[in-house]
Amino acid sequence: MRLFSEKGFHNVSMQEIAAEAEFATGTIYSFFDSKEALYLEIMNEVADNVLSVGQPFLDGQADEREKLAGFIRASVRVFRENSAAIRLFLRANQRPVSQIGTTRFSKTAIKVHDTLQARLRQVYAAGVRKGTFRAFDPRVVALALDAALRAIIFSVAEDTDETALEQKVTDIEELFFRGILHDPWNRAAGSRAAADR
Amino acid sequence: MRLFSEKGFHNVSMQEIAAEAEFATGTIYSFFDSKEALYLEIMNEVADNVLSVGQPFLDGQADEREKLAGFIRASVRVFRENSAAIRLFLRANQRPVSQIGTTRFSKTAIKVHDTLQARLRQVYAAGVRKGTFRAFDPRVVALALDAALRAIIFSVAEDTDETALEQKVTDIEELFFRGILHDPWNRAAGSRAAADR
DNA sequence: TCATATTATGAATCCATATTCATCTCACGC
DNA sequence: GCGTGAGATGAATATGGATTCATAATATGA
Repeated sequence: MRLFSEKGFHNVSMQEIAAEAEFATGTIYSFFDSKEALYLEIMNEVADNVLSVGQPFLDGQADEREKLAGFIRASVRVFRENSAAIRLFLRANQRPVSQIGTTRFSKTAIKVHDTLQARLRQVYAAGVRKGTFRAFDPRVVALALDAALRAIIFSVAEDTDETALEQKVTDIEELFFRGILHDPWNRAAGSRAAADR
Repeated sequence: MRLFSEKGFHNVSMQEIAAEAEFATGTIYSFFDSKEALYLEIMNEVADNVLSVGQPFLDGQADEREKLAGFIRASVRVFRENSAAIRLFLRANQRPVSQIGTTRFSKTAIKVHDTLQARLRQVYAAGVRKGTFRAFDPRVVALALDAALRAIIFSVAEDTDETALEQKVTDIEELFFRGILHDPWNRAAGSRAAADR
């Protein structure tokens, strides 16, 4: 997982994986049928994790605004729990659809991405119907939120300074809610004033 | 350029490139020293294009809000002018720093990315000082805007329906300005009311 | 038109690395 | 202590694809 996330599928050799795992090259093949199978198994596990952490926040019975705020905070938690895995997952999923067939993607990983995007759109659309959110294209809102969170998480993952993550995600949250809420000043989530920095 | 952008560096063979270009394999080597050199030359050219279109908007003497709005609109124009090239450039640059040394990146492409990010931060920070924008972390704002634009451009590039791009980017623009402007209702850019959709 | 120089060709070479498998190790039961 | 087999080993093999280069095609100009 770590090797793939650092170097990418084609730049990691089975010899390298074997050495790192302290097994002989051949031994790896008693666990996995091929390099591809090994990679997909990692992808699937990571994808399942991401879904299991993120989805509950979107599915609960809280109001839409709380759901989105919960999802944003969940992204941070998932990242902290396993940054190498998430880095791998996010990188691989940066271009899911168009790369199908050209790069390696697990069905599970694609499904997870699509599922979360769909839920985000639904939650947002529900909020629009109830008059909580302004009416933008839900696809745009879901994509933009996801992309912005990724970018921030990545930038932090690159730095050594991971403590900055919470602050940055809070900024994203506030920026985002200001953008979509009808009444940004009545906020329970992402509240702390920003002008003091 | 098209092959690389669709399949990625390692999944394109020189034989394939030669066939597509209607040259013999060996002939390619009279133009470029290696596959790597060929790739880097493409990257550099694309990077230069991106910079030459995007930077003027950030450098002019307009106010900060106009600059950012201009940059957002420029992204669309750059994309329309050469969607294959931009797709390649954006994909390769999605993770510049951490992949240095592990994947192929041209110095130019990295510099272009950094330059634009730096200018975005400067413009935004200037707007904050003048009281036009709310005070978030400029790095977060620059990254989020860039990431959101990319995500939308990509999603449109994947669909066949490219006509939707303007509308979606307008949504991003409005979402973004609502997020950062102190007074979102006094807007000259990204104005059209959103509630009518 | 012909000799020569220039350029293009693509089969052959070479190399990196995924995969295999003959061999080795060693835990276990006797 | 010894025979046995499941599991581990890593050198050898197979494969894909980058690169080379002897040959063919084409252009030049006398």
